[in-house]
Amino acid sequence: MATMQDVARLARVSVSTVSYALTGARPISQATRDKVLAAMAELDYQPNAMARGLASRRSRILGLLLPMDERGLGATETAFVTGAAAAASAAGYHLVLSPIGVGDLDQLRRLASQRMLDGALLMEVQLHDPRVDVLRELGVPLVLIGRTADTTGLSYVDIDFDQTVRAAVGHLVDLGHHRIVYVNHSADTLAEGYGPALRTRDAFTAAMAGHGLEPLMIPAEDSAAGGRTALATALRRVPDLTAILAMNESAVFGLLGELAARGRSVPDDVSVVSMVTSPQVAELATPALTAMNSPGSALGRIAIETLLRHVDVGDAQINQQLLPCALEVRGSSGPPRTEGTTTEAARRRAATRRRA
Amino acid sequence: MATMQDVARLARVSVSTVSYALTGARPISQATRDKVLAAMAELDYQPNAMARGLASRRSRILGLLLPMDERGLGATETAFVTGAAAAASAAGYHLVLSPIGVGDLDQLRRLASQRMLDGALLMEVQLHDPRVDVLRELGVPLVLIGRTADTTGLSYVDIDFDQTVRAAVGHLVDLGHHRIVYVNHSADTLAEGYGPALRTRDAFTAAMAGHGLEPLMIPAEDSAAGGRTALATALRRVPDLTAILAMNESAVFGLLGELAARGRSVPDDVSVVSMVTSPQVAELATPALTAMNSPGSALGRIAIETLLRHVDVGDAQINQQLLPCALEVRGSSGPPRTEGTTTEAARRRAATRRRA
DNA sequence: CCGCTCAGTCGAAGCGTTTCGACTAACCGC
DNA sequence: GCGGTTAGTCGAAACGCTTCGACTGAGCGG
Repeated sequence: MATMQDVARLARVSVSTVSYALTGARPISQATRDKVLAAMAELDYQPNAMARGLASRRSRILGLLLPMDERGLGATETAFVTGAAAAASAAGYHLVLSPIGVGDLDQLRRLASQRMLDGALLMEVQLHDPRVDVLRELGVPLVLIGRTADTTGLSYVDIDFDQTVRAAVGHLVDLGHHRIVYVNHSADTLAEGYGPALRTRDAFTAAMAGHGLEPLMIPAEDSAAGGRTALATALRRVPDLTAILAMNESAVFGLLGELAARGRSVPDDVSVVSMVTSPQVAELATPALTAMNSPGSALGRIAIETLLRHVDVGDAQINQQLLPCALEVRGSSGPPRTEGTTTEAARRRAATRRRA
Repeated sequence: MATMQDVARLARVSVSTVSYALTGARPISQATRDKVLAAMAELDYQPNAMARGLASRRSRILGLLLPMDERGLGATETAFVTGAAAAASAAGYHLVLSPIGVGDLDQLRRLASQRMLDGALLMEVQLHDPRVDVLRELGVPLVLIGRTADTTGLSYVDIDFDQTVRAAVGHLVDLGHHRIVYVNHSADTLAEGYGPALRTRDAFTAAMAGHGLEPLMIPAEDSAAGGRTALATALRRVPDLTAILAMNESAVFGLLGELAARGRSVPDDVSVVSMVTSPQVAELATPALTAMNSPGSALGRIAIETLLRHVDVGDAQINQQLLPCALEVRGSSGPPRTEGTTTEAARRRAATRRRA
């Protein structure tokens, strides 16, 4: 394995010159640079990451802290991860994914205080997330994916739940629905202060109120069984419901199964719209789900770019950014059966809105 | 941030003594060790990972190379990852996940030749996997999850597809099924030489032959649509089929949807058994899928332990290990309708086998 | 009681970079 | 032609650890 010494010797320059040619920290004449680069190429030189990290106090490693529960990573998260990894790689950084949950604070502290991370991206952020405190205390730049309750001084990138819910409700209302139920994450998740669950709840209430409609939210466990139970509850509370908006990607399958079991057809009897869902998952269902496509990859790229700005200049400007999900109409939503004659009009209205 | 110097000064010993107390590379008296540990605790000392890596030529980082396609990570892979991460952490190593695919050989080469990885775990191994060559050439210890065609000199951990398929087919045969179709991954995937697809194909052929039955395999794209198409093909080729064994986790949902659409009930008309599936995913379906549970977490732990043995002693013994998936009977399998009177007997036979 | 071994400790030499201060020429405006 | 920049280069000192050789006593068989 060639070292900088070898390159310097071959190019007949000093070690520091090689370093400057590599990093551009000081000007180097074109002739010298060419010599150095040629020597590097000839020796197949790769800088030693550890030596570089020690001398520069920069590991060139960014951490992506993503708690991995038994549910696995959905296509949404995956898109985010690959988007972030690509952006990091383009900037000459490595992105390491660490399955560190909110519970493993010690492990996080160890990782960070070993100076292994130049910065961190936090996924599945909770409203009061202790990881934020740990990282701030240790002086590790960070960017949140999601938001804590108090975001002063913190950069974050998140989904614009408000706008996303409004668009979803708008779609259903345009189709002619009035009795719309929102199936959220579980009551426990809400109690824990999981941001997306709380924000969509509030956004749903506001959106329904905006149309003069009454909002009903039902929490559901993150599983097929939870979806089935939620549907039963929903039908009991609102027997004449014609549309369901679902936040819970896992529950939505149970929900569809239970609808089928009860002989209610989708979308003729009940329309279903799934929130923050990737096309891949939406296509798994029968019929394919009308869904709000999450901007996973863009989210990842923006998050990394923001983080790198913090890493490079300590006091970079705070960046707080929201991206909406785009409505994608598939087979699971349509005009309500009871609307009879207004169906055509509703369809036309929806199509118009969709193009907008 | 305290350094080893600070600790040495506070404990009134030399730096090397601190190092020995920390790593145990040389014997240290109990009294001295206590002094040193006390000093470390007082200063909240954490060794600098970069300095340590540079001096010892060991990064204490293991790479988990997992190509992330748009499908995301299933619960199976997630269990594997968390199992591996826990084992690595217990041994004082960091596990970094890198979404490096077979296409990013340059990136892999860079990562490895920067001496950033002490070893690597390769997921989604292909029969002729170029990543293996790159890592071997650079002298990075590696363990495969899956297998290449030629495994001489390579350690791997993999699912015992042979035994798994045999158990799945056995379950269906015990229930009384004779017309069993196997829905595999796509033709492209087979052509690419994706090991699990090829091995299950061969295992299926063998298992069916063992029961004197005729094997029919149908490839399916990894999507719901692929599953629907596959079902159509299957019914055309074997109109009287009573059971389906599915390798393709994505396709199985489309398959179920299409069965429902054609008015065939599961499991009364058609039994469905899903291979290498996590309980979480199996429960998503309606009815819940009888499946072969993948031993994800154990696989991860064993893989890391094997890898660490290679890292610690250069010429560690090759370890090639297969773990079977365990049959878990849920609602999607039962005796074939046509069997009439033998139903009870078949059910009893299946139950017996299940306990074994 | 002699020469050994061995546990326990120290000092110093790396590990392969970055970065700082210093030096040399060339070039500027005047 | 003179001080003052500036581009380009060098040597050496970090960076914070590990590891090697050497030293000191204590314990021990003969």
